[in-house]
Formats: sequence, C-alpha cells, structure tokens
Amino acid sequence: MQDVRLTPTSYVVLGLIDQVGQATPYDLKRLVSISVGYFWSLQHAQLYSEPERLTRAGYLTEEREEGGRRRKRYALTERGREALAAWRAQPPDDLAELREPALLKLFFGADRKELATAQLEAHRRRLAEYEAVREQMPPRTPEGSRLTLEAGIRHEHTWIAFWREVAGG
Amino acid sequence: MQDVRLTPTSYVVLGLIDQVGQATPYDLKRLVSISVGYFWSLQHAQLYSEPERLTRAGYLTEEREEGGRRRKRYALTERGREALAAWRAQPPDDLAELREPALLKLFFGADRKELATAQLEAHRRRLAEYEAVREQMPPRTPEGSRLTLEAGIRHEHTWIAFWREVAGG
DNA sequence: CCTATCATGTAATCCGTTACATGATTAT
DNA sequence: ATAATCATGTAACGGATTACATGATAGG
Repeated sequence: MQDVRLTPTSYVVLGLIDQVGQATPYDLKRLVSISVGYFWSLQHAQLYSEPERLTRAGYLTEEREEGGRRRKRYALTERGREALAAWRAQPPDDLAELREPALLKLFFGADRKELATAQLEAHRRRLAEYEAVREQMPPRTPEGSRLTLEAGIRHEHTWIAFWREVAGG
Repeated sequence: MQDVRLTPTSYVVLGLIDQVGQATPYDLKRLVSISVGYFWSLQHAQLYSEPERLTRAGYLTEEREEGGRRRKRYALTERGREALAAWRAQPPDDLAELREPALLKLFFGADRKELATAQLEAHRRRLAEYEAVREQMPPRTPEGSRLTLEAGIRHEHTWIAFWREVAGG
C-alpha cells in the first residue's frame, strides 16, 4: 500500500463515491458532469487513473465485473471515509485565484471593447444555463448543490456587470 | 528550434517581457508578484523553465550576463511579438471555472457555519489587500492593471456576500 | 446499411509543483 | 558574528491533459 497525496480531484472522487455507495469510472464521469462539474470539471481520463491511485493507497476497494465490459467498480474503505471526513472538517486551504484568461488579455492590452463583448456573451450564455438548472432542480435537492449553484450564478452576475462596464466605458 | 504549446504561463512571460523590454527570471518573479500575480500567480521555478522553453521554440532570445551571477536575460524575438499579438487579438478561450476548494467542501457536506466563517475572514482580508493596492496606485497606472484589480475586488465582494448568507442562514 | 456519436478505456507527454541548494544581505 | 531572510537557480516527481483506440448504439 502506497502513499499518495490527496488532491482536490481525490476528494471529488471520494465524495461522489461516498454519495452513491459505489461507482465505475464512467459513473463518476456522469456524476461529475451533473454536479461539481459546474465549478470543478475533470477530464474523463482522470476518473480512470485517480480511483486506481486511491485504491493503491487504501482509500478505495476495486472489484471487477464478471463478463460483459468487465468494468471496475469502486467503493470507499474505512480509511477512505476517514480521509473524507477529515478533509471536510479541516479549515479550507488557500483561496482560489480568478485565473481568467480574458483578464490576462485585458491586462496585456487586448482591445477592450471586443474582448468585453465576447465575454459578455459567453457569461450570459453560462448564466442562462445555470438558471435553467436551478429552475429544474427537484424539490429535495441537497443544500450543497443548491448553494454551490447559487455561488456560480452570483459570480456570473458579477462578471456580466464587469464586462458591461468595460465594454461601455 | 522546437515546437512548444503556448499556455497562459507562456503569455504571462511574453507579455511581461514585452512590457519591460528584457528581463531575467528573477525580474519576472518580481513583476508577476506586483501585477498579474493578483489573479494569476506562478511558481518562481516556472519563471526559469518557461523562458527556456520559449527560447527553444524561437519566441525569446537568451543572453548570459558576463561575470557576477551570470544571469540569463531574455528578450522577445519577432516571432514572440507576433505570437503575443495574435493571442491578444484572438477571441478568448473558454471561461474560467470557480475551482474554489471551499465550494467543494460545501458541496460534500462540510459544516456550513464553520466553513462560511473561515471563508468570510479570508475574503475580507484579501479584499482589504486589494483595496490597499488600489489606494496606492500611482496616477498613470495603465487601464489593464486598474481594471483587473477592479474585477478582483468585485469578486471579493461577491464572495463575502455569499458566505455571509451561508453563515447566517 | 452506413455513418456518426456515445461509451469506455489505456498510453504517452508535459506542464507545474515540490524539493533541494547556495551565495548574498540584513537584522540583532 | 550569527541567524535569518532574500536572491537565484537546478533537478525530480507526478498529476493533468492529450492522443490514441475500439466496441456499441442510434439516426438517416
């Protein structure tokens, strides 16, 4: 059993498997795309390699389906559950940075009007998607989903106001 | 001369060298820390490796100081200037994701009150820093700096409002 | 039927982070 | 003087992205 560093990716995998009990990499892919993927997306290839890593380190068990596609199906071990709980209870790490490519362009002298117009449209589209998701949220959606989506929506509003001013100035 | 993919890191290096004419890795480190570093920070080691990469691909020239520390000093080539201009003119890539670790914790069931309190304090501190920078901005600061800082400040406000409600609900 | 897209997975590459180092200044 | 921090750089590692592959399903 080998030591690995637990990254945010690790906790996404652990957290999702915790929510659903067990999952194949493809299950994880779909789960990510309808949940945390809105603010923290992952490449599908990582949903194959990351569970392997976590299994090597004793956080997950792996069992292969007999016959058919012989999928690998993962579940939490006790160690995995503990790691997840410890992470949840820890004070959060450093704050995220904006890391917005468009801001880099703005900083390095791109045409403001053009840039702002393109950004405005992209953010409006994204806001519309988020709002559509919110409308269709079933009644008993967990608070975590609801709140993270809410955070996303607010940031979209902030971006829209920002780029509108940049475009208009 | 070797092909390399140009990443955001590449454009930070190209953009900064474009602004100052020429720079050593250590110059770049300081430049980043007082400019784009507020929303797009880089490890100092990358400011050694990235210019090498860019030089291998013909975007920069490298010359070594004689004597002393024999620092490497980089400057843009024509190809580098063109690449930077092309990037500036391109429509922006995909929008950034929030990728906020605290949101992951919220999503996966961390204690809302505790989490929100910690985040509130961290964001308040960061907002104060940004505002201090804004106060001390010299008169003729380029619009790019001013606007990107403004974007940062607004997002901090958004976060503060969000976490305040999460804490209060 | 044939083609496009979805489902599912592995392998290779490489950028970014972390660890390691050491000479020069500054502070006490 | 000595410790601490700044200045400056290299090397190793590993997580994340990209490329490569192929069987299944659905649409036209």
